[in-house]
Amino acid sequence: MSENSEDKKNYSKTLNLPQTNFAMKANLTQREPQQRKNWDKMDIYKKIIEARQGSPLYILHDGPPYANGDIHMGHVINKVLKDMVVKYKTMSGFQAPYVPGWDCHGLPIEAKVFTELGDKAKTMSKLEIRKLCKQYASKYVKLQSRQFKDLGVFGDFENPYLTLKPQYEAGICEVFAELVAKGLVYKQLKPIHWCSGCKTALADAELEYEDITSPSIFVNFPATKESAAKLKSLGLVKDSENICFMIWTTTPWTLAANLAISAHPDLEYKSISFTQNGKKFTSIIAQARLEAVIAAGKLENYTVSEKTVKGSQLIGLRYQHPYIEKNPTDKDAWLVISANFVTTEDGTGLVHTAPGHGQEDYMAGQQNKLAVYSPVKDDGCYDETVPSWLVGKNVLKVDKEVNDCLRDKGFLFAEGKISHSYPHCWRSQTPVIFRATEQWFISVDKQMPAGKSLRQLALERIPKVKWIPAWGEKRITGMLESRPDWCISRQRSWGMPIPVFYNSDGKTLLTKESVLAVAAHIRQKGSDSWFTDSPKDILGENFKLPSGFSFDDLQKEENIFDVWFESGCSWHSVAKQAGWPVPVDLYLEGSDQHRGWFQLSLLPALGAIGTAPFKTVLTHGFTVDEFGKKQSKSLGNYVNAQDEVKKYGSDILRLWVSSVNYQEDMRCSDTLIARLQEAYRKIRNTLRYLLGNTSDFDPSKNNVPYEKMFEIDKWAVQQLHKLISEVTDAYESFQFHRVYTLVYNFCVVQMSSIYMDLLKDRLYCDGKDSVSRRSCQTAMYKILDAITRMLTPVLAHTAEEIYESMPFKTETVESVHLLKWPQAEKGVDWQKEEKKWEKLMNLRDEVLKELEGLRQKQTIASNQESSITIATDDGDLINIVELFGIKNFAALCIVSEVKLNKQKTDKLVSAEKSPHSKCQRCWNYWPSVGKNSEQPELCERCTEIVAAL
RNA sequence: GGGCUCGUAGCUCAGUUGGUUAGAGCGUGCGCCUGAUAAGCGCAAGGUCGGAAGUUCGACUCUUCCCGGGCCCA
Repeated sequence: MSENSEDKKNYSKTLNLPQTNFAMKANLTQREPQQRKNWDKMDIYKKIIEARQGSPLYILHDGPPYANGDIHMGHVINKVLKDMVVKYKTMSGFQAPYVPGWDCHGLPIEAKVFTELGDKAKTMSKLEIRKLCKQYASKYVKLQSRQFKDLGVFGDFENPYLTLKPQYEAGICEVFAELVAKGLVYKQLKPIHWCSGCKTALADAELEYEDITSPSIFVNFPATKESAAKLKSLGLVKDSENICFMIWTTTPWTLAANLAISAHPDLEYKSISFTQNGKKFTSIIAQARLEAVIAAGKLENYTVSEKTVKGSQLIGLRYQHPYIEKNPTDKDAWLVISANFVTTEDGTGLVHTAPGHGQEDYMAGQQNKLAVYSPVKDDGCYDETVPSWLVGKNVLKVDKEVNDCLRDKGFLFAEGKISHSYPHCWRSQTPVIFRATEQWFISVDKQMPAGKSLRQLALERIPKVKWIPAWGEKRITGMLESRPDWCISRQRSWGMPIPVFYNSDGKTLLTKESVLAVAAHIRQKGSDSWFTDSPKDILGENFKLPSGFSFDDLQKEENIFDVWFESGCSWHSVAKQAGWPVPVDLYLEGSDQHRGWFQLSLLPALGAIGTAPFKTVLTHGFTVDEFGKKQSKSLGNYVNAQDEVKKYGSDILRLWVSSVNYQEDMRCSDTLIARLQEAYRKIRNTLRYLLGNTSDFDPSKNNVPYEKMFEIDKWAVQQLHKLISEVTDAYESFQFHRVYTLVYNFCVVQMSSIYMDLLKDRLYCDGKDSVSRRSCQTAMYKILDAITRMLTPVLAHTAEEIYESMPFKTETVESVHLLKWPQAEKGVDWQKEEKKWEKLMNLRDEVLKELEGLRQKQTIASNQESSITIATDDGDLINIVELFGIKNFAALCIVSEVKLNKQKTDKLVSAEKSPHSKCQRCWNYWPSVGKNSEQPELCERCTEIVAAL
């Protein structure tokens, strides 16, 4: 050690260097769990709610995630965004309760339980299965609850809402009762995706498309004599022997349910005559399909009619089913009907139509008043209404028999194979069939007593809701315009039973009163009681049954609700029951929920109470990988949220969520999250510096009034006020990435690079209690205090740590989360001074550039070694600099001396090495250094201060 | 295939009713400091604003088409 460095040590003891116990190293993964323990101990959520007792309410109503699996990045984004909203609203003066919820019923859980049980499942009762499902759901509620809390999310995790709780289930019934009262609920036979392996209807989300090979057959349906004669009179056929309508299908098993042939009214049809197996045929097909049909039948000798007729001329013509003698339905059948969905892309232009086994077939059937004939049982086997040779056979295994039959009868014109994508059950991997079953629906087009349909009401209400981003309105409008009636029934065990009774005549008991009676029972005993208790117990013995019903002759509906109906009732089961005003302030979910929860909450609410359940709907996008591609486990570009939390800590993830524009796709990878660590460190160090330099500052004693502050300190306060105003705007409009950018840039530019750097001389070297030091400490304290508050919704843990480390507090509360939002002070007008500061800062930039030149030439090392000259005849600039003060400007640039030359030269700023000596205490090169013989190493200022110590 | 939506420097974001040489921070490179020190400061280099055509005196901004993502559906 040289003598010199010992001197330095001595002088450093005379300086006011920063002091703080706030560690530079964050150690988040260790520190955060401890903080969360403290929050738990003080019951922070309850404290916050109590502290805001009597304040206006702000309700963010949580959308329930599915109680299954670990949380992923999607959950992280969703919950952190919600938490930032709630924490901000709380600080800005609202009572903002947050009750987390979980979607607990439904097939995914039931399927998991079945898989775990294996064959044992078949021997178990519904109740036993339901019990296991409940255990499964509860396990994941607990797990996810823990994982959400680990993100620093505050909420009533002790009393979450679960769709399996009796009071929630009762709420579902209550909403349902209203919809029943409005006449919106009906039961109808409709074809839906059906898995014969799982014996249930499947939602679209439960389908996977796989390529399979199917038979491709062309079949002749013989026209009746009358129709043949009609065709002859139209000139399409020459004689009336063996006249057929030719259809094409890839599902021979559905022919048993054929009730019609569809033709497009505007297509051109011709007939083609040929001989097959010694028999002469004349088949009607679309002109556009002639070539394909000829190729399929490998025809060599044939004649095509000259005459062409429009499809509309074929409508009403009749045919005989190729292998069924008698119409199996009680309605009309076996005729040509008109349908616009018919195309000439494949087939014959005449479409085999089985209203019980296809969506379009069903629609066409309805328009023509055909029966919904679906002779297939839930196990995928034919029922007794089909020809005896098919009864009891699995429809997916009868292709050969059907084809053989058709061939024997001479109606199989051609057969082949086709490979196409076909829906499969996501779980059992078996091909799905379309099967008409009796399902419960909510009508979107039926007029309610007030004269409007749900669809009309929804389309009216949507523009009155605030959608963020605004295009959400367009999106949900489009979906509502085209959506069909809502199928709300499922043939499973794990869910809320649909509260309907039947008597032995098949009459349905479903009234508002009956449903409310069930609701009351369920509220007491839960939905399991539907399976254990008698109808009399459920309805209550005092329930007045309508005529024709008796308690001894009531059967309970076995179907359960679609889980979407359950979660769609949360505005009632949760918000209404908690006493919150509906519509609530905010729903905040991923943009996929325009189809899901938003829409399926809107419809029941409009039906039941005539209003939307929300005032504002905010949506976020999805995470993609660093190249913008979808994330998936199989692609290996999946970011595991648990790993990230363990690796970096929750505040880093929270900061990451805040930093990205959630309205678009969010690129996410370990590297991208890791980058936020660096931003975090910068913010942390900035706050640490502020803490360290205000450790001896008691705002109640040492505060310097704004008017008396140094100009540059006023600048800092003005900048802070600008920041408060912009950050508050950003929070108010939910633009968290603006909050991040604003605060971060403030730390980097205004604080670290400018203010905190230039302050060191006054802070370290001036007298501890001097006005110059207290002036800047006043500014620093205000900044520390306000930034801490503004960061609290984002850096929930770190803000707490900062608050704990502040030796003097303006508000002493148990947690930073109980503090109020920072307000702009009267008398601080940052806009007025902006122009002036801009000019000074630009001049400072010029100085720094000039100094960099000297540094490159190794003339100087630190800025303090230099003396600069500003030469200008710009009166405005001269005025600004002189008003600010030459010495202050020197301090701003951290140079030892500034000279002002009021004449223009070729250089605005020139710099040279200072001719003066360096003060060993403050490192400035000032003329006074060496003037004092007792302290020859020190400048005048430092001499005085050292003497006073 | 349809509806909605996104595409500005390596990254994250700004770009006001179309108006001079498109900005910031980070990162990178090159330096400096050693009294915020596993910190701090400075300077510099990075963009045919996804592509093409059009409207216009003038387009990152408006229109059309194309390319590439994402969500939802078929």
